[in-house]
Amino acid sequence: MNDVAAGALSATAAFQLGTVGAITTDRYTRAIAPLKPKQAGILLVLSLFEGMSQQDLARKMGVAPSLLVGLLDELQDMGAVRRERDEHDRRRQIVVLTEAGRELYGTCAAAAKAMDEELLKDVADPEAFRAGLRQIAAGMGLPV
Amino acid sequence: MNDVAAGALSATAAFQLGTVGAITTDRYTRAIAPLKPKQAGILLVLSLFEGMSQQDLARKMGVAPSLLVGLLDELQDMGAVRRERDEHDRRRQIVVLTEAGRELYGTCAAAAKAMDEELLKDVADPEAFRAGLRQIAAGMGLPV
DNA sequence: TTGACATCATTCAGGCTATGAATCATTCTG
DNA sequence: CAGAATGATTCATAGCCTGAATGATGTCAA
Repeated sequence: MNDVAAGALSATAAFQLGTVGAITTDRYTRAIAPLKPKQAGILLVLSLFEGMSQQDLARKMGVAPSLLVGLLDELQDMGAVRRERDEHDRRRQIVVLTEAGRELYGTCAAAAKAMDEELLKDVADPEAFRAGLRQIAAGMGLPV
Repeated sequence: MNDVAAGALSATAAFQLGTVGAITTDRYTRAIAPLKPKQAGILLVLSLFEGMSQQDLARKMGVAPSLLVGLLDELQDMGAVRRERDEHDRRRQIVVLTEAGRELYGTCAAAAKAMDEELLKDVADPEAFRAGLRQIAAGMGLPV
């Protein structure tokens, strides 16, 4: 490790974002267990747009609707989420955050926030880094 | 999307690094196809430490040795890599980058470098962001 | 109203990645 | 030399994700 000049690939932001992102997700996954990252994502989206159909949720998250079924089943078993049949269109399940779900989301957010300190401890200008990350995320159409 | 205040989770560096990293890896994967990201990682490590055993390679990359078998088989089929039986310890396979492999690695590095421009186009202070990312990567023990 | 078509949630089969245990060859150690 | 340790490989398995098929419901045009 630590050969500055030799590794042109390892010097790119693309490569570093990928690897750092993967490691961060690993740690984050452990921090929020037994919740899965995608489930935290569901809670996040629902906290922003209370009451979405599974289709809309899938679109917003960029995953196949079929993937949500199992994830929501588990969230429902945890009592974090409720599925309510839409009265105006009885094909749709409206997914709603429960009070417990809101708390669970708060726990995830707290865990992530706690990770930030450790994550940024080596960064000379954390605010500039945060800003850059936020701008990239915004450019990708993520909720910022 | 784009609700600044409501999403405490989506404002954390941990969450953003994870999602941005995943999206970046997706794009990067398409850019280097038919090579897989882990295979590019192999080429990177080999370009830094020419001639490693598969055990050492696995340790350096943080993956199970058994995973390398298939990845190396493919790289070998592409002519990017050679396995040479270690004469001093005939259990070990020394993995060596071929000339073609070195070129392939260059192609990956170029693709990643090309992505950087697009990636950082919205960032106000790209150099500060790069520096921060590099510092985080270094803190995680990655080759920087 | 009815029939054709679209849409929603769900199930199912399959692909890809990654791991750990088992195996075989080889090396090291007492 | 016998037994333990190590290296590469194969195999079975788990997790995540997708797309196709299914059944229920909704929409629209004739």
